[in-house]
Amino acid sequence: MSDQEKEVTIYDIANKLNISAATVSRGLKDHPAINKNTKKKILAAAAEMGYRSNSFASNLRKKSSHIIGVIVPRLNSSFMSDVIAGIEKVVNEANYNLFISQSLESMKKEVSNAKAMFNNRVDGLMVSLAYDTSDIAHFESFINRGIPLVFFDRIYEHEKCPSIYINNYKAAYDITSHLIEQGCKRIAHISGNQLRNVYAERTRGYQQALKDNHVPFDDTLLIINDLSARAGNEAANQLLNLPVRPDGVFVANDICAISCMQAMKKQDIKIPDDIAFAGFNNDPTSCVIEPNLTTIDYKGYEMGETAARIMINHLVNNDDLQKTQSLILRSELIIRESSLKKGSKT
Amino acid sequence: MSDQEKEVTIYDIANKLNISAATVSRGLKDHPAINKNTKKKILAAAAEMGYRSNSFASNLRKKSSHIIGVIVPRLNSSFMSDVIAGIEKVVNEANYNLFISQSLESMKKEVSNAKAMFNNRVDGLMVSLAYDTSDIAHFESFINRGIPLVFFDRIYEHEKCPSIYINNYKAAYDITSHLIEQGCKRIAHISGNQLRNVYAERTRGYQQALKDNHVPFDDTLLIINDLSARAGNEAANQLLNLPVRPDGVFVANDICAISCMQAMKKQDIKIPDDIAFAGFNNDPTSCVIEPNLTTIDYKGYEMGETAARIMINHLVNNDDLQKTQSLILRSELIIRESSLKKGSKT
DNA sequence: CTGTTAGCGCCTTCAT
DNA sequence: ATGAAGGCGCTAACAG
Repeated sequence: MSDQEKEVTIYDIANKLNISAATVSRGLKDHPAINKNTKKKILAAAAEMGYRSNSFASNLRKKSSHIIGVIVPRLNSSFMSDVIAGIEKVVNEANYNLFISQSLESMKKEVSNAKAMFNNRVDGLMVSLAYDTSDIAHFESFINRGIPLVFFDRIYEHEKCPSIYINNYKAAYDITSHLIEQGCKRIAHISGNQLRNVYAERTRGYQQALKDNHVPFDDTLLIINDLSARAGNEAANQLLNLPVRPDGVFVANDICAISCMQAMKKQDIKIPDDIAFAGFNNDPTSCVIEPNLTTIDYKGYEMGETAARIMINHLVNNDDLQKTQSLILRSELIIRESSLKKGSKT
Repeated sequence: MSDQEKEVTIYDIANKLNISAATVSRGLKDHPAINKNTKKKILAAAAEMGYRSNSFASNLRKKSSHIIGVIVPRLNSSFMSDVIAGIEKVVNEANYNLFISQSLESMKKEVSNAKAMFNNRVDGLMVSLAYDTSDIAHFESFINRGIPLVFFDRIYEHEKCPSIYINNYKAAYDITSHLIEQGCKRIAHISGNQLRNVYAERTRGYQQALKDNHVPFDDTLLIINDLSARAGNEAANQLLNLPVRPDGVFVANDICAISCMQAMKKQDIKIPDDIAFAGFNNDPTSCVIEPNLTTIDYKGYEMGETAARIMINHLVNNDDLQKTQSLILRSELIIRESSLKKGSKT
């Protein structure tokens, strides 16, 4: 390691200017009781001497880190990286820093990540739950200590925690109703772990739409898997091997929907006429696949911004954090060719 | 903010156990000189009392943050989020933390991010350059202080900085040669800012392949834009309006290639027979578009892991960081239908 | 193997 | 408007 110049501290500045370190400390901030001129001199000297404040010392003293932690299932998904980008923007503008980690969809790793965040004394934590998280004991330590905890997308209902999400029930209800309007009479549904609100609510919306429209529900048409591309492929075979095939499929995520479509296309199924398709997320691939995929659009970037803003506002204003600050963001049904049956009147 | 129990410190543990704080400090680590039994007692007491180590105090004392900074152009790109995921994995396993920020392709923001990283005393910095970064003065402070700096993908050649990237020249050369083999005689090329190695090298590979195969180069066929989807759309029109249209296009990224293909398909251009296409990145969309896009695959996740590992190894072993540790990762030509002309013998 | 001591750099009363 | 002094919690000598 090369020999680096020693770090300059507020004492070095104080010495050079023949003033006290306390004054320098004040001068570096926007302290009210400080002479404008001395402040100017301090700033000049600091710049000249290459001073940089030591956040550890400052944090130690102030008992706050100016760090916000984020735990997401995966960083490399189109939706999640949008969310992260939104969070980063808001957090960065507020001069906070971001610790980011991924649970890789495993509760075990989520627990260990949470512990690391806790030990690193983040000022706040933003979480979207892993696939199989069954309880949130690992977040209790935050709640008990009054460290703000905000959930987004894959949320957990808790008195003390705001949640940012969309109305998954309604979105699923609408998209299923749309398939019914198109004439679908046997609609399959592929969803994920029902522990997660996002999937449970989508499944609930699907079922309610069937019921309200008097379309019979057949549980061979309900497939629960991990919504991966591989799972989509398998689901396609499963559905095609059914004694009576479905004439529509609503998949709880686009990635899985698209691999399912691709598998079916290989077997010469005509989409949408043999089987109509609908997905969820408005993934970039959804308007590349042919036919383009009907889906639900909701803005990850906006969700990230919103969640981060709630966190930052709380941190800055120091008000109590409550579930009542939860926000339901807008989502939108995007109708594309994959669900438009030829015979339909719509 | 709810009234939280006071933080317990090593002194509290020391008092309770009637030993010294130093011993507690040792017991909490894997200090060699520590009685197994006392260590066990310390750990037990710590757990019972709800102790958590104070990283600020520790960092202040040790003058190291255990934080690695990452600056990327965008977090929400398929490739970059793969890279980040790879970095996160390695860094997390090594018990380091990650500060992540995005330059949003702007040098100005990159400069300010770098400054924030510097002030936050990251132990190391990993960077992929913004679209328009013209010099790296903002990273000199790191180099001068011996803070390890590692570039990946969009790199900058520097004596002190390892770089992790692929052979963009060769990949572009190969993919262009492939188009020529398919019978293309007028091959257009869409690329990005030639300040960035990734684009300059791809363009160079393209040009050399033309030259080596005696295919004339025509500079109306070379388009430099920002490689966005919008730009791909515009480029399509530009190319179609040429007095003599190209019969092949090599685009320096898949996103742009695909929007370009979509625009051309709308104008009834037959791909690959009228115009063959090749992209770069093996983006998920590249095997959804029809015809599937010939492209260059290189693994973002692996690049992230590799770069992070070099950083971690350096931090742990404390050896000198040198450009000689640079690594060129493998990339692979993936041939798909978008470039397979019917008449060709291949 | 354990204890003593002395800071790391900053902020914040309290005093002037 | 500025200064003096103490301590945030931890670790690394040094001493035993």
